[in-house]
Amino acid sequence: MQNKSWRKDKRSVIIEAAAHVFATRGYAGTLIADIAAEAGVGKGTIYEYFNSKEDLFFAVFEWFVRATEADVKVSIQALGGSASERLEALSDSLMKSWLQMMDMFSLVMEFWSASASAHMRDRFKRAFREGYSDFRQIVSSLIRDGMQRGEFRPEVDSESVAAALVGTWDALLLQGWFDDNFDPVSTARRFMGVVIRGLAAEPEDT
Amino acid sequence: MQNKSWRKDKRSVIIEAAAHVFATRGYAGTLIADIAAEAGVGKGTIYEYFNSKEDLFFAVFEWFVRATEADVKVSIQALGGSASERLEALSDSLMKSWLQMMDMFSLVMEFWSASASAHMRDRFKRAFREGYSDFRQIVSSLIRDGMQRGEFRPEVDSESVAAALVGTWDALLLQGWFDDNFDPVSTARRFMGVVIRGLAAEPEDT
Amino acid sequence: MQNKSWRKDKRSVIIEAAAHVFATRGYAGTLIADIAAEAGVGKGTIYEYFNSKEDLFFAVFEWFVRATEADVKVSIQALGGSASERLEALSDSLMKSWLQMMDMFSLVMEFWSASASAHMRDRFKRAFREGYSDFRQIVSSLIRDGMQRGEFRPEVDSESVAAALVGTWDALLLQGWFDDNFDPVSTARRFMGVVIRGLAAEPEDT
Amino acid sequence: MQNKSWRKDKRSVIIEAAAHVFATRGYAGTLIADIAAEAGVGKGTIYEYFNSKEDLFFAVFEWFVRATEADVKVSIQALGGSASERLEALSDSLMKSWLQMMDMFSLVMEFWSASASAHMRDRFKRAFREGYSDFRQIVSSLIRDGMQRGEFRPEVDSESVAAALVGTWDALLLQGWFDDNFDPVSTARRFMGVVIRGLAAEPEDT
DNA sequence: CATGAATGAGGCTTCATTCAT
DNA sequence: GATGAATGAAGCCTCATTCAT
Repeated sequence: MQNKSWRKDKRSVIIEAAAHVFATRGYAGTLIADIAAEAGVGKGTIYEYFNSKEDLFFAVFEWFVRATEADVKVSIQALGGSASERLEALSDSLMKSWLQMMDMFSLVMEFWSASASAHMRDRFKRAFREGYSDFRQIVSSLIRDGMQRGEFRPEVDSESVAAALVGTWDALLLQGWFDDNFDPVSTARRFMGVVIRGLAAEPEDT
Repeated sequence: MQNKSWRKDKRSVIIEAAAHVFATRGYAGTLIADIAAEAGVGKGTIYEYFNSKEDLFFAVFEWFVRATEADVKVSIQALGGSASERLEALSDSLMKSWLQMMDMFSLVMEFWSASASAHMRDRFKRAFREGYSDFRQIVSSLIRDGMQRGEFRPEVDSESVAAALVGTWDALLLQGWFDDNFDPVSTARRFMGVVIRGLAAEPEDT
Repeated sequence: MQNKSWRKDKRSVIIEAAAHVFATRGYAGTLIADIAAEAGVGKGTIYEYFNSKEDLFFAVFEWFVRATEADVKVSIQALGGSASERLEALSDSLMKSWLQMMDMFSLVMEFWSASASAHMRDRFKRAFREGYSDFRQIVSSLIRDGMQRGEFRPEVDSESVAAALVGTWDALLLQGWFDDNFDPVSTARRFMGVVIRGLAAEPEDT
Repeated sequence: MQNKSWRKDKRSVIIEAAAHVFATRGYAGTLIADIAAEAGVGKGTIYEYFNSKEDLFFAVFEWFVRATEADVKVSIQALGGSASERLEALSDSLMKSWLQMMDMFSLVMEFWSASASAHMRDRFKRAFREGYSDFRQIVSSLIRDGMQRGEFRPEVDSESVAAALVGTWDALLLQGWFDDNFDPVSTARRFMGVVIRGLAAEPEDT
């Protein structure tokens, strides 16, 4: 009755198990046997669904990107209010949802690293380029929206600000990863205050 | 009498050769034999100076951190003018000096990744924690300096802004790494304009 | 009622598919999956008819031997005329029928090789021993027949000549396998002329 | 003092060990570990001298061909007397020297098999083609020599006879491999008698 | 009977590290 | 000190075989 969904399910099971193990032990430190054990399948089964360790890693990456994108889109949709409020809410929501899965952050670092390694560079680099570009577009259009509403100064370069904000979020999580005492959420929130003030149009002084 | 310096020289030669190879091939993809060839020494010689591949990698990291710190300190020292000007100049100088050695950026990614791998986590994580902390202090004190001068609003949390800026610089380079068409220098410059505006004290209206 | 013949059919289908794949890829290079695909059945089905890859290979061998023997016997039956003519006709017929299935010759090489491998040695070696022995008998009796007719010299050792001829045919095909420009048929024909002259009784000189 | 010859020696040691193991267990049945043990070196050492199991196998083949060629050439050189005598002596010498290393014959069968397997086909097939061609030339020129001396009939096609003889020797050894009671040496000797009679010029009857 | 997804033993190969020279 | 040949532990991947459906 559910036969057809079996295969897909097992593929997902393996991907999620792999995500967990890769996040914990890193790419090089991960054994296919570990993933198999974590997924509750035999070693050989993994090769029924993926051609190589590297392919599996990339599949984890794709799964991860999709999940993250979905997350961002959901966050955006839920936003209301002024552009400033929406920007702050987005920042907050992203940082919080990431904090809840901070163990997954090491996966991101593995992905970065993969995109630097000669062997996997190509596919990862392209995917990151596109992912970042998409994300910048989303934030950029949010900022342009604020300009059109007269909330933000029109002379600001929305693309640059978007790129910087996207980067800031990444990098605050990175610092949070290194330092348990560092709080990315409140740091981001305070910084957003400054940025939004920097973006704000001069109050009309009639 | 010159013996000591000989030894030190060869150690440095190895470290810099290793830095190059690690940057090009990634940690896992690098063979000790590659490093030996690049350094123009025998494979065994490397083990005269380092206990293991991992130790050598960490030595590269330390060398890299020292070189980068020196760079930052030189940049800072050279700065003059208002806090805003110094902040902008710092941003510019950092981004430019990094752009000149973008091939080394993949090394940073390898270091990040190493700090996520169970095996090397501890030493790398601590070093990064301290490195980031130091860097944030530098930027933070620059901002506090601006507050004291009355340039920046006193209610701003200098630490948060410093953390965010440090992160932004990192992350813009990261985006530049992924996308050749992305220009971290001008993006940073434009963003700094917004941030500085956000930091600026209200103009006294007497 | 027809069930039995069904089963036999599928067994044959598998054997012939296997023959083709073994001939193309060699024993070690052949996957059970390849055979299943070639035969148009599921992998598991093969194990309904054969206990192991090796058993299947041996079944292919037996099928092959039977087919070849049938061929030889048919050739022999069809022969008429003097012993010399029959010998020449046999040689010709064998070489030609082999040339038409030269792709199957690599199967023979696989069988030879199997008889050298410790694992399969026993069954293959015995079968080859018996096969060659039978074939030598056939040729030998043809030669003895020529002696009785007074065509061939009586002091010739028919067994030795038979063994050598059987070997020559094999080995000319082998050389043809290695070299597309080598023509086993005409080479065999010319050589047979020499051999038959060597066998011939002195012409009665009255 | 003998340092330079070390490497070459070890390569040879490995090749000869490999020849022994391949002859005993077949290509597929041979483990690199077996060869290493037989050669008295570590498994890894083999990969210092050869890139893969297949390369090692081919190196064994080349070594084998060279050794065999040397053997044939030595046999030829040593020959004197009439063409018939030299042909008979060559046959005898080959068969005897092969009989002494019948365990190596399974190697030849492995080589044949390799030349049938899609994977190794090319290099083996070419080498065999050339090897057989060379060998045929040698025998052929021996026969032509007999024609020039007036020993053999001039209308005989020396190439065909050479090819057939070369093949016969191979194939008699093959039959000897299958059957311990089969004696390739005397079989060859008797057959050579017939062939030489077939080649012989008519005695001048003046 | 037929299937093909699942399995895991097994083997080739890599490469950090050692150590005799 | 310097070297690089030798090593063998370790891990990815293959594929014959099984068995639940």
